Amino acid sequence: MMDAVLHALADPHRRVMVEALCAGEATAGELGALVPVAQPGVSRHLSVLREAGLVDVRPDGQRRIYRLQPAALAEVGDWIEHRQQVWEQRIAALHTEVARGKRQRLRSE
Amino acid sequence: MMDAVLHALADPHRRVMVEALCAGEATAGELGALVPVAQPGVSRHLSVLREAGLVDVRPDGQRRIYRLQPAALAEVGDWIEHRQQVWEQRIAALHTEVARGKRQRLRSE
DNA sequence: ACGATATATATCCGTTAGGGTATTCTCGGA
DNA sequence: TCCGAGAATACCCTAACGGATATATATCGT
Repeated sequence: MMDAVLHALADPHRRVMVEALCAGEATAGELGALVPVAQPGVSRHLSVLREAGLVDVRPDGQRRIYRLQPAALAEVGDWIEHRQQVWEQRIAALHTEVARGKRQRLRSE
Repeated sequence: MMDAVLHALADPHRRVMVEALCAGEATAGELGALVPVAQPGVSRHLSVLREAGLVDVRPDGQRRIYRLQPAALAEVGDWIEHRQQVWEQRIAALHTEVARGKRQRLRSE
């Protein structure tokens, strides 16, 4: 699902909506008001967020109430965090390897 | 630059390359070997990563050595982390607001 | 100086994205 | 029961994407 989540977040308009949803639930109309896009466009943006698992919807009369699904955000956060850990470990390992005169290039594996 | 970074990471092939680069520098050829894409495609993927600020390049003879630019990753990580903080604060605030009988909807702002 | 190797650019192609307008569907209220 | 509002879907259009092949551009080894 990473692909879908990252793709969803890559669009600035959708990111605005996600940011708003971090502060609380909102209807499609409220979210659409935050962005210079016509209503059908907003609806499509929301369906992208839905399919990425970033939000879920609940009907409330004629409105749809959207709510953030923080697990999807966390998934990306964890991925990045893990990469950063690997990177840090590499930096640490680099010193010892250099001390041993080893090549630090991937190529050398 | 957020847009560019997220867009760059949204592609699985590019993500494979980024993951590899977390473990250390690599040449274009080495990175291309990790992915079922012809050489020109690899070159273009790398230029996307470059323009997103995720990597930088250093010539080494006829090869180009790519290196991760962890700041770009951190930028996204910080964004997500911040959203998660906002979300957590909302959860906390929710309790007190509910206790006061206030509406927790964005609409009510 | 020449051929081989490593990358990048140019060009073409099918697919996806994002936006707009028109339309449909579904409730709620009078 | 009919009207209006909120939201989704259907289409259409243009631009961007990702890949492939063919072609430059360096640079190394001989």
